[in-house]
Amino acid sequence: MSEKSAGPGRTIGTLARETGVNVETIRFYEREGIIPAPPRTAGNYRLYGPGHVRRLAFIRRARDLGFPLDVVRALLALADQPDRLCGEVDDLVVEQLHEVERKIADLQRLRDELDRLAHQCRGGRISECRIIEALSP
Amino acid sequence: MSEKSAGPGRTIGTLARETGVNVETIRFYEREGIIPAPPRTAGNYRLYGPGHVRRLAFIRRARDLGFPLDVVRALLALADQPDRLCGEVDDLVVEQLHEVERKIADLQRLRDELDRLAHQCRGGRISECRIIEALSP
DNA sequence: CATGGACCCTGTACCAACTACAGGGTCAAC
DNA sequence: GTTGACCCTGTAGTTGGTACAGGGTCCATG
Repeated sequence: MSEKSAGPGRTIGTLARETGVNVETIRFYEREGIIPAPPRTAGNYRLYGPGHVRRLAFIRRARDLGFPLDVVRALLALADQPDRLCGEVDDLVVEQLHEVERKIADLQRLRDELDRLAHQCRGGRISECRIIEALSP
Repeated sequence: MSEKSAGPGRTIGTLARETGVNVETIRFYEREGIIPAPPRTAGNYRLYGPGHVRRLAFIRRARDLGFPLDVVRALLALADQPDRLCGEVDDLVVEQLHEVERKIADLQRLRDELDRLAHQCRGGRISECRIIEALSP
C-alpha cells in the first residue's frame, strides 16, 4: 500500500490526491472557513480524517456543478442539519439551474453575433474590413 | 442642448454617458494603456475628443462580444493599420467564436446535470435528500 | 549520523476586469 | 459664498483560486 488513506490521518497532499483538490486550494478553503481547521501533528502538519475527505469531496462536486462558494457553504450547512426539510436544498439547485440557463442564453446570443461577424470577412485589407467596421461607430 | 458632445472637449462623465462605459472603467483603461491619456484642462480634468469616443465605443462593442482585454488591444492595434490584411482580424473573431462555443457546451453539460439533480427532490427531510446524497461520496 | 529529496508550513503577491470607496480639488449656479 | 455636481489620485475589494519565496519536517538511503 503506497498511501495510508483509509484510516484517520492523512497529510494535505494525500487529501489533495484523494479528492482531486489542489493543496493550495485546500488551505484556501480552510482560511475561508469552508472546511474546519484540522488537528496538527507535532511537526505542525495538518492531519485530515475521513470526515474531511467527505466534506471536501462534497465541495468539489458542488463546485464542479458551478455553485459559487457561498452557496456551497449554504449547502454544507444544510447537509449538516438532517432534520430540516429538503426544500431549501432544492431551491438552491433550481436557482443554480436558472443561472446556468441564463448564461447559456447570453452566450448563444454572443455566438450568433460572432458567427455573423466571422462570415463578413472577404479577405481584403483592414481599411475595408467589415469586421472592424462592424465594431466601429 | 444639454451636453456639449459633438465637438472636441468632453469631460470623463460625458464620455461615459456617450459610450455607456463607467467613469472608473475609463480611467482603468487609461492606466492599462488601452486608451491614450487625453489632454487636461487647467483644473486637471481629462478632456476627450471625438477620437476617444470612437475608440471607446469600439472597445465597448468588442467587450460586449466577450473579447478579453488583450484581444481588444490586438484588435485596436490592427484597426490602426489599414494596409494590413484582414486575416488576423478574422482569426481573432473565429477564435473567440470557438471559445464561446466551448463555454456553451460546458454549460449545457452542467445544465443537464443540474436538471437531473433538481428532479430528484421528493420533498422529504435532508437526511433522506437525494440531492445531498448525490453530492456526497 | 548525515544528507538528499519529497513534502509541509506561513505569508504575500498575482490573475481578469473591473468596482468602490476615501479624501480631497474644481466649477458653475444661485 | 456656498451648495452640489462633478472631477482627481490612490488604494482596496470582488471571485476562486494559483504561484511563489523562504523556511521547517520527515524518512530513507548511504
